[in-house]
Amino acid sequence: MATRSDTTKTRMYEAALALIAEKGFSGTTVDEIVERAGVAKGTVYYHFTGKAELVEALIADRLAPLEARFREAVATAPDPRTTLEALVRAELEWIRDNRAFSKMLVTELWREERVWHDTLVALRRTIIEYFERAIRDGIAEGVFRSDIDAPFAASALFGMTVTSALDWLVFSPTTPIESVAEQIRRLTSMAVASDGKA
Amino acid sequence: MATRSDTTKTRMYEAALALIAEKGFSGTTVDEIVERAGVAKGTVYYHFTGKAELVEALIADRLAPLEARFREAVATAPDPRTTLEALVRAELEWIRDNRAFSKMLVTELWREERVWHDTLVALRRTIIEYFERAIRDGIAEGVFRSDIDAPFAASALFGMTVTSALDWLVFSPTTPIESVAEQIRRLTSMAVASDGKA
Amino acid sequence: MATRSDTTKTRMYEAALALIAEKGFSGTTVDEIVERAGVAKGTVYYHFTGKAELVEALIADRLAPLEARFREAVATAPDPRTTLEALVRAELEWIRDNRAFSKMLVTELWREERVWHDTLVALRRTIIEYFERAIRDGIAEGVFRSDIDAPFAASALFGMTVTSALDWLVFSPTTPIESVAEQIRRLTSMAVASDGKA
Amino acid sequence: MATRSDTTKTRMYEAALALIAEKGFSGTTVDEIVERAGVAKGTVYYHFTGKAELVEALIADRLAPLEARFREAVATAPDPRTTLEALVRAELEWIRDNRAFSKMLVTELWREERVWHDTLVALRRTIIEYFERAIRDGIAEGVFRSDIDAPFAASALFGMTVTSALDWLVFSPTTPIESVAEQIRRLTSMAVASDGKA
DNA sequence: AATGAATGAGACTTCATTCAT
DNA sequence: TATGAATGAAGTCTCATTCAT
Repeated sequence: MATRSDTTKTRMYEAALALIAEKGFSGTTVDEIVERAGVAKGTVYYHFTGKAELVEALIADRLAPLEARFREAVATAPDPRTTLEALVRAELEWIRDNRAFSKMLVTELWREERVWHDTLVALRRTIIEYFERAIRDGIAEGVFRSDIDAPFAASALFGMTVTSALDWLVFSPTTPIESVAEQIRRLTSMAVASDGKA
Repeated sequence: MATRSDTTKTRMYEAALALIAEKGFSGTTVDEIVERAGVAKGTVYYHFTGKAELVEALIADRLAPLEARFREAVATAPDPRTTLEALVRAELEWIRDNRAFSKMLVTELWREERVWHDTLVALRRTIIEYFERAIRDGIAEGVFRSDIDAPFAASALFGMTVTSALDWLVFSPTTPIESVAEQIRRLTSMAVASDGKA
Repeated sequence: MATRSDTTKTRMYEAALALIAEKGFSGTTVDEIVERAGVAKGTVYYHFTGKAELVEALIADRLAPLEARFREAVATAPDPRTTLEALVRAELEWIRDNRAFSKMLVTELWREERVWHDTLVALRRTIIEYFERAIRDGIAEGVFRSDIDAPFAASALFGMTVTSALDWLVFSPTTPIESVAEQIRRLTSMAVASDGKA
Repeated sequence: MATRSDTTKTRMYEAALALIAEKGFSGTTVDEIVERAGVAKGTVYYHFTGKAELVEALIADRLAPLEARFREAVATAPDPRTTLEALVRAELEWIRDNRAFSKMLVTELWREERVWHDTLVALRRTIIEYFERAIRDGIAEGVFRSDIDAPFAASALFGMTVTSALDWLVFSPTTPIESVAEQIRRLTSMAVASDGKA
């Protein structure tokens, strides 16, 4: 049961996201957001303490569906290697479907002075932990080489997937997602495979 | 022979870079830049059309030393695999020494409306081409697997290195560069190695 | 029903006009305008895109009363000659009461790059058309000589009146308006009179 | 014998004049003047104390030829009426040949705060005195009506000619100068003619 | 729950002028 | 005689936020 309040917030989230993806956080003005959302300026300050809190709430709002997708990817995979592939695939799909959000994640992640920096870092942690667990499991089971650092590898694979995905979306958006996923699969599976067994 | 003009520009570049590293582009004011550079405010506008062009010029100014480092890395490496390692190492060192720059590269690369977007894209191209050439050579020589797309792999490796490096600098800056390089080496060398020979 | 917005705008118009009368357009700063109007600086930019647009709106705002005065002058005059005199008189009074405006009209009319150039040209057209119609009527009725070009004569008389009026206001402001009007009447009525009947 | 100094000054005069005619005094920057003149910025301050003095000198520089033309017009005319016509003609020609200067004369004449206001006023006086003398002579000889104020009529005729000329140049520059002169002749000669004798 | 006019600190930019060469 | 880099006061404009309605 979406209240009137919820509807208004959603419209503001969507407007803010689209604009921030294109022009960055500081490049986007509250005026632009409310114009696109079709609400009055004061409305932002009625619902949130300011622009920063709106973005923070927006991030929180998008977290649940992201997590759900990852959880599902992990649940159906039979082994670590398949899990890793499923995670990459889930990440790619999520980036494709949440292009604006992904851009924001990448372009704002290292901006330490931002108030919602912590929220973004936590989000990144959440995603990476899925990768990390799969890698750890793979090492334990002997299908992944043991001399790699699971947290490091997880964040490296995550980063590789994100940057590849954004390159794909920005520079060659017509390439089918399958090709991209397959290329990443080849690179990643090899990278973590234990000797000679890839 | 450094003219007076050049000296002044250099001082502004250095001030701008240091400040942007800390606070981001929009978070840095012209007032701060000129105060740190020890010049008058008008000087920025005498040499450039504005803050943005100063940054654009700054980027162009730093391109040469970056290229030099990469050229050197390539020149001294005996084979494709070593070249790739040298490139990763060079990239890591460069990121460490040009942290502000690297951040900008990542946070502004997909922001198409910025005036210096083209300059940054060109910079990225330059770097990636070094990776691409090494990978292509490796494939030709049979030391890298032939079913990977050289341009894709190049940009993926570049992206992985950048995000890893920034994670390293932001989240665990005390880790020695050797560890980071070694971890990436393990991941990347494996990733591109042809079957069974890694 | 004057809205809050309208009240604010009116106060800014009045302040701007008074100041520009004294110091010219570029000699008047936004700071001075808002201080005199008793509003905040941002208010100018909330209602207009900038100083120039404020002036443009101001011109449009003053057009109606000017037109009204001319319409009235024309309505009550019984014949072309009296109409012409009434128009000159109306123009003189209007210039005296809108000195700032009149100065602007003259000093900016031939300055084609100003954003509100078109507005001013239209304003001039409006005024001149009243003169033109009266002259045309006079020629048709035979009281004005037929070998003069109505549009040309109209703009010439308008120009003569404006420059005389400004000379009067600037160089001998104590002269009563009646004397000025009478002198112009003698010159203009003669000028357009058909032979021998002046 | 034009010294190097003279040449430089002339080039600055020409550049300044062209620019000020188009954009006004405050709308024209010293940068633009020196760029158009092909000299360095400091050169303006070597020859003059500043932008205002450059304009003042410029005005003085153009005064002599203007006066010469008027003197000649007066010298060759046999009677007051012809003199007046010759003056109008001279004024029109001068405006056509010194379009930029004329614009400046009109658009800056009533700007009382300008430092060179006095110079312009004096210039205007000079021109008007020619008209005034002719009118006075005509009144004395009985060919002009005696109830008009010679100084007033002189400045009114001058103003009418200037505004007509500028309208002509700006709004219908293809009209031959003869037509314009003839129209003004009809208006002015009538205006000042004594009863029934025009 | 929502509005939108108003705010004002602070940002960017302009430009006449100075001065070392 | 001329240059052009450098200046800094003064200006225009932005925009997150407040507040009366």
